[in-house]
Amino acid sequence: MNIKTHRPDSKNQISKAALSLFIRKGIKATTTREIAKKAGIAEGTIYRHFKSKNDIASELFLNYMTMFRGRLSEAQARSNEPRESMKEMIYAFFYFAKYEPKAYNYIMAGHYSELTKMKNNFSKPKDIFVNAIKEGIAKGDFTKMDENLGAALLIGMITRSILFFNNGFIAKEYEKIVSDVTKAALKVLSKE
Amino acid sequence: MNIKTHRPDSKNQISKAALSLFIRKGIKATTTREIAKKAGIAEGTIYRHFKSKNDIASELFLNYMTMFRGRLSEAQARSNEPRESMKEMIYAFFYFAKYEPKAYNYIMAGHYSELTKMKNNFSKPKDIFVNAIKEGIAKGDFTKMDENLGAALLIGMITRSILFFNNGFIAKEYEKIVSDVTKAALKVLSKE
Amino acid sequence: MNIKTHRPDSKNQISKAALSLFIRKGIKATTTREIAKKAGIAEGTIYRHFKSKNDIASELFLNYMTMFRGRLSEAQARSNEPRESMKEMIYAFFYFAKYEPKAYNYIMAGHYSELTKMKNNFSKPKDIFVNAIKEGIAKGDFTKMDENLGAALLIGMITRSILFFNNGFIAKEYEKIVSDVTKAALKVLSKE
Amino acid sequence: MNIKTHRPDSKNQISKAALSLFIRKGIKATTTREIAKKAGIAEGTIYRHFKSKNDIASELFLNYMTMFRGRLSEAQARSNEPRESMKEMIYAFFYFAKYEPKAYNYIMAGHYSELTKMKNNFSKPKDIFVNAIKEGIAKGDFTKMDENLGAALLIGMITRSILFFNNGFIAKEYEKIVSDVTKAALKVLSKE
DNA sequence: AATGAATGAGGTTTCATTCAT
DNA sequence: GATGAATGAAACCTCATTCAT
Repeated sequence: MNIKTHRPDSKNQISKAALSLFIRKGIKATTTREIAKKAGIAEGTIYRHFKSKNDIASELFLNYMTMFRGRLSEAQARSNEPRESMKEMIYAFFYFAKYEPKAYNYIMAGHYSELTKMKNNFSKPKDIFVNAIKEGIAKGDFTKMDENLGAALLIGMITRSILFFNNGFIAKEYEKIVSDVTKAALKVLSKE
Repeated sequence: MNIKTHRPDSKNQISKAALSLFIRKGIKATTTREIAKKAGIAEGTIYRHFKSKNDIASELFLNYMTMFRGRLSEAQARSNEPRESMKEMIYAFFYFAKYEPKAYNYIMAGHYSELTKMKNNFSKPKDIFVNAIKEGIAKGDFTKMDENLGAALLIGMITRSILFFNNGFIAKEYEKIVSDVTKAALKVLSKE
Repeated sequence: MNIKTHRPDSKNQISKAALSLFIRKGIKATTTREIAKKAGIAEGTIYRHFKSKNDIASELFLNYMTMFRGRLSEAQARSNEPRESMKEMIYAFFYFAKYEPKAYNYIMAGHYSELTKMKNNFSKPKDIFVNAIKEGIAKGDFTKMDENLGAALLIGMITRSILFFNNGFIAKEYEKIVSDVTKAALKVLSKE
Repeated sequence: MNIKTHRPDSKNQISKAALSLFIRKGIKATTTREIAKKAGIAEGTIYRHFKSKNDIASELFLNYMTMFRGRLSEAQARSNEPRESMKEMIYAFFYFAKYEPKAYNYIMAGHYSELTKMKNNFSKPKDIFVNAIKEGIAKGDFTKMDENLGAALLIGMITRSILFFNNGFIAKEYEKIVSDVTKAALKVLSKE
């Protein structure tokens, strides 16, 4: 043993291992020993790449949250028409959950909130929904409503549907669910 | 000093203290020392009433989940008319959250899922929604849809609205939110 | 094993064990494991009595420094005559070193200065010497000199003599050394 | 980047960096990482020049102790007259402390004593004082006294004065202090 | 029932040293 | 000679649980 190869992707291995474990067990309940074992490196190596276990959790959260917000923003910008724009956002939400399942689950599980610092000082995905709804109302395409409540309704529908799907509660194609949720969302936003 | 009086409510004090702490910090991050201090008893006393720290968490979850399911069942039973029945359920949901905030938050935070055992082997509140929707569709009052997806949509709307309200994102009266969410829910369930 | 007796003097055992080790090896180089072993308790027990290893070091320093200052103050107060008063102080210094050797060595080794905090914010024994010298000069019993330099000279003579004695460099009776150092000290302070 | 130039003074950089840090924090509390950073070299490079961290400490101690002893010896040799010779030694002591402050502080702090080995097996500066005093007594220039106690008195006066000066306790010119301490030393050694 | 000091396994982190490059 | 990522032993400390009182 005692092989000290240069493993240029150690940091990445640690991140990946930690992510899985954080999702499954939470940050506190995940040990550095587990992370190291899963990453195939020594425990001490973690600390050449991160200041602390919580630092891994923070970095993961920041990266994935930024990524997620980016996807939603791009989606929104894809159309000027409020209904189209909203469809794109819902679609982006669902497909982020599908193709980046770990990132999605980590963000949604909210385990990062176990961290002492970094509670609310970051711009939230919900704000993109809030703006989109506000615009839609201003353009007369959506019914008048509190835009924050509107965001709550849409995000609630989307996330809970994804959760139910992932838990195997809904025996439908993913595409069908996406389109059904989209329809329901637009129904909620529609005048009349 | 060193008074060892019979404190008939020790168990209750422990439960209450643990609940607050579990909600705020999670089960793992809450120490028995903290629970004892908050409950005003000695650490050892916890083990007169509970087998382990996790045992407190399990018991809390079981009790509150039973209570919550009871409220929803009662609400559903209050009417035979699907739309009325659903209104009652939504109302009951919101008012459970309002008047039993700790119980509600504990259930929703899902901290209990940190516990190794006891994952999915209990009947869920969502099943009450599923049944109510199935009945409404059968009676021709609700539009045809996958009842599990329907439940996801409704529960998502409700829980996320409560969350946003509790986080101060929605500057509206609670009653107004309840009625708006109810309206949106029925819109989603309505034919046409 | 697993005997959890009530050991009412655990804290004292820990203090004593830590003191010896701190003197011999320094604070940093002393491990909690060593302290626990020497004290005959479990490592974890240390933390029921002290916040940290450094906390032990701080408490020891505070206690012994207070004790030492007290001895010097008492000695000084024993006479109004500057030369007599000074004799008492030197005597007290030497006998503190003799009868509280660990306390003395701990204070003198200055290992406590390894501690991040608590550097200079405590009243020092040297100030008692400074005052005694100032008074002696004012009363015309001692030759004019900077009182701080005077304190340095006296304290230097005393401490270095004790050190040489403890290292076995001086093959004389302790009493003889005390009286010789006292004579030298008064010679330094004397007019002419 | 990643320049691997021949840095002929790496060893010197390491020594200098280590010295500062050892004085400030002690040997144990100084990390090789800190030394490397301060020296501007890589951690691994330390081991091209030294067997271990303690090896740096030992080498420093040996070098500086030799240097210090040399200065004292030279000073002593500068005169055959005991009082003159002693004046030179005291002067050399003070000016070593002034012009090689790091070397002086390292020797005096006694951090080297943290090292497991190398305790007492080297010839000490105090022996030079001991010899000088013995000679002075033999020549009838100094009062009869234990020469080791005499050395303790002189060295104590000198070192404690320097310490007080460096701590800012004595608001006098360095030269004045040197001459005052010299006077006091000779007073102690003088017959009558 | 109640206490709380003690336990000890196990957690996070540090750091001198190694070695492939 | 130089590098610096990797190692792993060992450090400090935490905390659920036990048990003599």
